[in-house]
Amino acid sequence: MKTLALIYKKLYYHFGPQHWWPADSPFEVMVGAILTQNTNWANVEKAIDNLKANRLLEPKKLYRLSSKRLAQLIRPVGYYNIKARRLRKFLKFFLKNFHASITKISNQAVQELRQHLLSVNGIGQETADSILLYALNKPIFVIDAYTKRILLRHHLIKEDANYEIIQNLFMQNLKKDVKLFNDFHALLVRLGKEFCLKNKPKCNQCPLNDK
DNA sequence: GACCAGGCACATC
DNA sequence: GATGTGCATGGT
Repeated sequence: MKTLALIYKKLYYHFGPQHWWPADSPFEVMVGAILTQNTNWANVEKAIDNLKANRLLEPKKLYRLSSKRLAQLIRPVGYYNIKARRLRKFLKFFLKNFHASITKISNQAVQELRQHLLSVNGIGQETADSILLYALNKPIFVIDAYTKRILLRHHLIKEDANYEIIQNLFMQNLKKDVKLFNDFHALLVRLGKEFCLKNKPKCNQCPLNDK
């Protein structure tokens, strides 16, 4: 039986460390986590570059923008109107509750903070967990569409497995280690992008195959 | 031109 | 509760 630890090992030896999340600051990770919802990362980079070029990648400055102006700046990500609203909801949450302090938000107990994040409209489980793991270094495993597809193809879950079930599979069978969770999820995304494609999977070349 | 991308909320049954 | 739909750009 293929264990998760073995899968990680194979992926690590094939691809090497992934150095996620690609961002200059925890705040940039948070913004990216919302912008990347159902969107190609290359488009997110364009939007983040727009914000940086205008020196707007700061909580207060971003929050001061109108939804309309913000939407224009993040246009390349797609769903820009709804994401502008979601980003503003999150900024309000971050400013009001934590004064936009990474230290303060990090100090809240993890499960409590997770629930707190999920209460923000526009932040679902994957976005909340991405923020917890990649911005705040909390040992929470992130589940995304690639992860589910890969586990399905390798018969490690059933089609109807929900987010919680898949997340528990990782968290109950691996050491709760931030570095491990970080790199493992990034490796799964890498595998998904290159081999475990939706309609044209390259299963014959998949690094998880034996030999 | 169709399909896909590091989801989420909401309507409707 | 589960199933369907809108949101939208940019690359392959």
